[in-house]
Amino acid sequence: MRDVAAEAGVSFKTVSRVVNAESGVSPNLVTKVEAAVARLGYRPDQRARLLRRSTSAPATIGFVMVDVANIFFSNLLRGIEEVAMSRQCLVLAGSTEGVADREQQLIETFVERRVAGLIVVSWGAAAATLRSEMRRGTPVVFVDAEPEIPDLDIDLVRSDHRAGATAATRHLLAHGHTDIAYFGDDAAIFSSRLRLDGFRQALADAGVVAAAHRVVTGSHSHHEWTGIIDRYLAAMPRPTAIFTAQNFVTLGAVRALHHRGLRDSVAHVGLDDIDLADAVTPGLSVVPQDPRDFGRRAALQLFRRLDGDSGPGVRQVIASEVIARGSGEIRPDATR
Amino acid sequence: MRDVAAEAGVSFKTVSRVVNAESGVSPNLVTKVEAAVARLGYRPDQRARLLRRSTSAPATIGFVMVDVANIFFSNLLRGIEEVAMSRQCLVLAGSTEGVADREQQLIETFVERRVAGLIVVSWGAAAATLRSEMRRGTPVVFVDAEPEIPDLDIDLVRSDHRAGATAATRHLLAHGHTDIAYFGDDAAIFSSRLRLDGFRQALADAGVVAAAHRVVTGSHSHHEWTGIIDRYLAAMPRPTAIFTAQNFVTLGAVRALHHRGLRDSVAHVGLDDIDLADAVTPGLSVVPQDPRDFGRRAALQLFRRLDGDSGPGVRQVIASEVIARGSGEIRPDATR
DNA sequence: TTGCAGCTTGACAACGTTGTCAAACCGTCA
DNA sequence: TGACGGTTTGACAACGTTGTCAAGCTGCAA
Repeated sequence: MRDVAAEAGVSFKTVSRVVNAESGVSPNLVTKVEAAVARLGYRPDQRARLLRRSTSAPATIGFVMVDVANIFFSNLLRGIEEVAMSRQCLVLAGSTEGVADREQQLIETFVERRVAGLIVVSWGAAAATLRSEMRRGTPVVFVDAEPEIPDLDIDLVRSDHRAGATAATRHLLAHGHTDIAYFGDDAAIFSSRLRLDGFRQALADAGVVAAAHRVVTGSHSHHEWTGIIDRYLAAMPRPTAIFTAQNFVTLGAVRALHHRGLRDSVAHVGLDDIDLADAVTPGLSVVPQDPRDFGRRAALQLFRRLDGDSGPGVRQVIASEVIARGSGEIRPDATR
Repeated sequence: MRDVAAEAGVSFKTVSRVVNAESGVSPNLVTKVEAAVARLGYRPDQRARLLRRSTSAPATIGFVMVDVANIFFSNLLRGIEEVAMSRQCLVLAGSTEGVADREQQLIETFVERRVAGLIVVSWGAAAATLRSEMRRGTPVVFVDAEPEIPDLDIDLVRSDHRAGATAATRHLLAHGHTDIAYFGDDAAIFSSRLRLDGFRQALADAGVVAAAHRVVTGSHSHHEWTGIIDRYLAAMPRPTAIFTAQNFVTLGAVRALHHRGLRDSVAHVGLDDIDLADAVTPGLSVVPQDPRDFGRRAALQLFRRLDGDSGPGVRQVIASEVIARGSGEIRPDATR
């Protein structure tokens, strides 16, 4: 800026005025300064600008998720980006990989960058930091998982994990299954816990006992799940139906069933939709989620807070129904 | 910081020293300051810190891509993030959606935030800005697409689009096909242009004439592609094989072929792998790419530059071979 | 006691920008 | 001519931090 001022033969304050298109600068100087800016390829430093005027429009929001390579989270990010873009706001995003330290570290880093607000898929690791940061006035919107922060009125967007799992399980029960296996993410994770609860509840409501060995949980890549489920299916007696409670698990299960030639004989419903679900044979029945929409909702809520809304916390818990595409409608007596 | 200093009864410089764990502060004061920091929930403002010490470690890199909801780009981002994370560096990411203005705007915004470096999947819109920014010393690594910036020695990571398309087409030719349709992204896009070239070249080498109506290009979502290809396949005579040059197109084609009951009779090879490619029937033959690896390579190269490497530009053009899974090995005389 | 070295601490400038205010300039009117 | 109002311009402080340097303190040797 100093250089531009020297080049144009004016004070740097005048350059500031021209760059910000403020009124009250003679057209003569405006052209001179603009020429100098173009000649030197000068761009104002937003960091300094934001440092000075702390009261300005929000410039950056932070998004903490588990893994951007998972289509669920990348679509969440896309929804957030979409809204942020319309507000001239950038998104700093980071994957925690479910590692507590990493979650803590990411949130601290974002806070130190003075993001205007945070959207967080929290596994609970950074509850204390988040809590104190929220007290200091940084708006935080939680997505997918509900944090365990007592006494705090929070904004939240998530699907109704329990109802989704219940719907999927009831769907299988309604098609005559009583021996249903559950494969899902680690039960320490909020959403997984609720999904497992929903599964168990639906079975209990139907008077069916859930055998312990029919519940398999853990945090794995979808290739690892392929192997795990493949081996599981080798043991007899097989379950007549399976419910997969997360998209990586679902991918693994489809591949394992395919590999064993069981896609026509073992019923399968997944929670969260996947690409090609309607192009496999039979089509994969799922309880879908719309992560892009979740992202949009979360971002809109965040901006509402940034615009000054200080009403009570808004909890959006979104339910959805089974999409029947074939795999969930297989009967227990199908060729085995 | 001022508040912390007051709380601890020291000057704010001393607080700075404690926060940065500098030596030469009496243990007595260190504890006092740390207590004050904890009590007030103070976090240093990285923006101010970076403003002061411009010579410090890189803190943020920018990544400009087309659409984070596309699994190719989200995996690229994941690879970049992985390397950035190990260097304590954050990633600002933005989707251009292929809109020229948006690309220009994103790059300008990143520059104004003084990102340490840029990784760019450019459609060429921001060539001038990038060029001047590179002259000013910001390292830029190009991914997937080669920019048209003459006289500039660039760093680049991309797959060998032309060779990939050639390999796919030769694979189909080798299985007896001569009537092959091409579906791909808009030919204005660098990678698509090369892929179409590769397709045409392979046909020409085999002495096969590529009919104009067998080449369909455009920028569409994968649901749009489903409809387009579905309608295309309704018209007779059908091609005996199809080559899809991008992952959205491939998804659309698999669904369209499935819908028409043609997956067993029309051969199909896709460029870029997709989830479940091995769980559809028949398995989908593809020429894979490893975007996560591309992201890692690009980020590593960027950090090499940030570490001071000023050698000539490094061009990494990565080739890969057809993975045969069934769909690409269907013969033209298969039941039609 | 003095002098000096070494450690600890704080005052002040600087990073690149914007906000505030006063100075300089212009034209107009009495 | 002088006073006045309005416009344009620039000097300077401030944002929150770090770098520089000097001042103050302590302990030890002369």
